[in-house]
Amino acid sequence: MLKIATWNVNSLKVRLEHVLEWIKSAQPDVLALQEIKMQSDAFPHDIFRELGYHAIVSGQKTYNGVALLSKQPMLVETAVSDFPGYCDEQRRILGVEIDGVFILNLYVPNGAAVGTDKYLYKLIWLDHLRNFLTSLLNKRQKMIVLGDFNIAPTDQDVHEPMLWQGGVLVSEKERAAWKSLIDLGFVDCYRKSPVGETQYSWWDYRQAAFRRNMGLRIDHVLASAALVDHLQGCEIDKIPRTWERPSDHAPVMASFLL
DNA sequence: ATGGTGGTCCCACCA
Repeated sequence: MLKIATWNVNSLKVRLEHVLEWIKSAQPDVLALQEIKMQSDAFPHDIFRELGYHAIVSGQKTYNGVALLSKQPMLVETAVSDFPGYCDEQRRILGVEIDGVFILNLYVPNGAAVGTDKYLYKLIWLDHLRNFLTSLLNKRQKMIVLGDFNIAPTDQDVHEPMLWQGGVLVSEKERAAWKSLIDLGFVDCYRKSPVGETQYSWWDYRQAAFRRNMGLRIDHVLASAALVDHLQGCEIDKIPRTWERPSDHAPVMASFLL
């Protein structure tokens, strides 16, 4: 069984105890972290090694920053932290091969608001992502792409679609970009293994959004076609969102029988 | 209309 999870922690410094606590109970084989908001040399490798995890990091001061934890050794010579041919100072991707599966951890730009420079950056970034995945699929059959996509794929993934209509995270262009990824042959693991009513993965800190379950499902695990038949399940764990001083995101974990 | 970060000890930026 391969248990692989994603979690936007919104500062690993602040959330380290939450991450350790969650790892101990959920026991993922691989954990993709986003928004660690620290430089690579500040990453607490020793603490995770004590729990049995190797780590690779693409860190950045203040903003962004991604990391991958894995119980199995990672093939570091396969690691990538940039789209080929696209210069981006922001540390948002980290890919590596683990046990014959290529894992790609993403922190997709938020986009701020439709029509802004940041929104345009998001769309361009997603275009580079699609191109990168297309080229990866030529040499890799087994791929898992996971992270904070900052896109709610359909209105089903939004607590109050009318309220969000046309806005960032749900706009047509973002959803078209999402579909272009799915059309490469990826499957949204959460939708492949439904567990009843949609659970959200993110709730705004404001307006008591979590208490009122005003959330969006924007954190995802995608599996390439070659892995879909091995998918056992995919769950969103909202418990850490109830903890003191939580991240605004919940961890999402998919299980594969390989 | 909250929360994290960092440069200045309140404010700007980002989500």
